[in-house]
Amino acid sequence: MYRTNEYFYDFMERLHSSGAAKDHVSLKAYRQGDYLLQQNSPLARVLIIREGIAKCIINEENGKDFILAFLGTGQLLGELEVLRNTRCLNNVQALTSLVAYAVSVPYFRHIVETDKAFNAMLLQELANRLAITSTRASLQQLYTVEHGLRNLLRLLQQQHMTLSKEDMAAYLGITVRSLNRALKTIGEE
Amino acid sequence: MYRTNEYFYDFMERLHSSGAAKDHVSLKAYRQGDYLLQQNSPLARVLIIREGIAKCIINEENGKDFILAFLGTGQLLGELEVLRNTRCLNNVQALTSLVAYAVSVPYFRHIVETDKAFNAMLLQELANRLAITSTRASLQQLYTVEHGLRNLLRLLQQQHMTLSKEDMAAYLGITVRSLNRALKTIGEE
DNA sequence: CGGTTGTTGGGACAAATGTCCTTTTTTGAG
DNA sequence: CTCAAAAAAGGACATTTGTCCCAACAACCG
Repeated sequence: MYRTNEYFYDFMERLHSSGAAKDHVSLKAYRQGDYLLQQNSPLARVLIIREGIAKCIINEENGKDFILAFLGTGQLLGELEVLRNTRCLNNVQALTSLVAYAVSVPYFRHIVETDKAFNAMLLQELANRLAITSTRASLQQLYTVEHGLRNLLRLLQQQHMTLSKEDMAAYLGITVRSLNRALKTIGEE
Repeated sequence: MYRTNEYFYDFMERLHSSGAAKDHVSLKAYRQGDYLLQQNSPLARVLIIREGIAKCIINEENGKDFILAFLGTGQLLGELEVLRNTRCLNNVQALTSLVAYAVSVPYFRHIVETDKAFNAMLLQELANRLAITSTRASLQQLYTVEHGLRNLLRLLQQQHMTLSKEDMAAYLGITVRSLNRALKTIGEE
């Protein structure tokens, strides 16, 4: 349900506690509901979550929201923007209170270019996200809401996680009304 | 509509014509409709399209298809599988007759690890695909079919491309019947 | 030419989903 | 504790989409 990455966490933990790049690495704290990134704004720094969970949301012009993913410890934020040299693709909001390492963009670039292991892990992480995003898009387009909801509920249970109805609906790309109907159908079995 | 990548094309063109890695690089030709990759099969080689267009399709267990993307000259196939060490995520089928460079997996890994420019371009390409896939998923979930169809038609026109009704429907994640209805509504304006 | 097959277009009905509201329940601030 | 605000549940109706067909038309092979 929410992704984590031990490697990036350990990497940042070491980098930060070693004090080797003080000017380029800092810690930031967020309260529940705070925005870590804002859609269409320029990226300030790359963030790596130390603890807490964040949600990536695309806000569409028709007022609807779509949740792309939930990110936990060790996950990167803003790496797409650095690689593509663009403004933020989506909002990222703290689902719980949250602490993240903040790395300056030039220093992040430097790590990617010089650290082989980090580079390899970044490639792998992007590949995984792409695979997940693609299969999820396909599933949600081609199966019923009920099917998608069952998946979601299973994932939430596995990770001892709960979401508001609104968030569940945004993850499934449906309205809360439809979510409620599907929940009822599933419950009545 | 269909993605291309000049850098990868030039890179392979040079590599192949130089004959520097004969054992690891070859050319393969496909007829329209041939499969370049088969979902769930182990990956034989990484492919880079020299000419022609391919479609990436996920085949779901309920018999429905979802088209993830169309790939043209210079696009990579199988790189996700190499990075993730998995079987093929999806089918890839030639939409036109097609010629591709085929690179052995170890040699592809070698390039990624040793060629800085190639590595950077791969990161960028993955980032772009992820951004495109994410925004498309959001659009298709949160807007009407008609809206998605208008986008698709515009893209097709821009690239002087045509698709069968079946392919259009699979791209939009809907049935052909619904596609026909939406086409009629748009036409009646 | 005739027949077969694949593609396209659409009718009729069923099922799924959205929209708009209202009511109930829960939560949190003062 | 009390009240206001937010979250959850669901009724009624409209709209969208899918399912199951069948008919028309084009493409192709013997």
